[in-house]
Amino acid sequence: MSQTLQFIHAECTAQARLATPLGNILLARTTSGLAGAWFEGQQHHPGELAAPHRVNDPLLRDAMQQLTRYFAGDLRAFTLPLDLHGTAFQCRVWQALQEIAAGATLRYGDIASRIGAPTAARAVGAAVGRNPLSVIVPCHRVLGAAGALTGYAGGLDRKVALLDLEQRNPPHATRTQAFEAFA
Amino acid sequence: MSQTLQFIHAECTAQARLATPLGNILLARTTSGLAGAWFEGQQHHPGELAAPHRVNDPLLRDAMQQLTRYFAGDLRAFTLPLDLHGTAFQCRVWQALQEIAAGATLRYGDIASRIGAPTAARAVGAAVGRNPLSVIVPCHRVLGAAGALTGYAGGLDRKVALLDLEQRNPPHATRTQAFEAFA
DNA sequence: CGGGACGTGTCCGAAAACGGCCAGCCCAGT
DNA sequence: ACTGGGCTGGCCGTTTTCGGACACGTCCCG
Repeated sequence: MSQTLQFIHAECTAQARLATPLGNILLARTTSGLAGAWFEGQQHHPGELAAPHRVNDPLLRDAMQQLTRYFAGDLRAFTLPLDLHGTAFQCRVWQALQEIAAGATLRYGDIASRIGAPTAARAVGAAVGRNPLSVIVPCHRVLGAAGALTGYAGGLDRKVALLDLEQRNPPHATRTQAFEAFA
Repeated sequence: MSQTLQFIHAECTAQARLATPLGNILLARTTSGLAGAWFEGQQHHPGELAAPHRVNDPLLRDAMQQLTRYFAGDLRAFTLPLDLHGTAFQCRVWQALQEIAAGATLRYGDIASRIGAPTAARAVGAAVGRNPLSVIVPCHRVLGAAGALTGYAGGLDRKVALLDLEQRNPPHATRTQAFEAFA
């Protein structure tokens, strides 16, 4: 079992499920923050968690509200306490991901340069793919050098939809525009 | 890192050190029971633990008292809540060990038969060697088929001394006899 | 303009190595 | 004849090691 998933299973104190236009999302928290957000059936999904379902947990409830607003086009940046666990390299990559604004994109090589390992673009790809917080840590904003989508743990369809949503919703977009993204 | 040691480092809530005639013993507990007892410098010692030293923890104090009485010849069977973690096979072996009375010995092959894997004597040897609870789970009461000592994580000297103590202390032995074992 | 080779960190499966064994032999010593 | 010691080969769970495979990009060479 990967280091991250082992941590998830051991340390999570509560979970919840949220319905979104792109499918259900499983949320998991630890005592320190939000630790996981996976689309149902995506790659590297942790499977069944032992932690109890708590829809009323303050943090989980907050996360669900922010996600709902995000999918509605009302929110462009998440403000949630996170609890990311991975190798040092993975953490640096995930950190870099959080600095990409909605609507913007970066190339795998760009991330590699930013974290000080300019030749490790391929390793960056692997780390991006292991991001435990889909949507919230915006791993979908990374493209290949030629602009190709190249991959997404939740399926390329969802990656397209997320980018589409962020493109069609400039800072002052209306709610109506947001829903068109899923037509 | 072995599964057992990983558990120890992650789950232990308190530790304590006890001086015995055979050297210092490090004790460690979790929320559910006693999880470790190692001679200083023995094989598979967990090294430095993060858990705080708590000499006054009820369980650790109880364990220390029982061990002291055992080394004094006053006690032949431990009554402590244990929290053993290992592979399924190891747990079966450690379980079988606890059913050997003080003063008695078994062969590795006997254990293998008792746990339903009569041809796995060698694997039993490996599992016995990983016993995390020296003295308390009596892995020292297992000998080779020909009666040879064959091995002990704490060193053969200690194995000899422990068996000697248990031999020289029949159920109604006096304290005086007990101390002779370490002459 | 293709088509390779390489660098890079992590994970995963397979394979090999490693023991706190034991029974079966053989060969000396009594 | 027995005993005791030493070797040999098979036994089995666990740990370690190793070789690919990847959500890439650059460079070099035809």
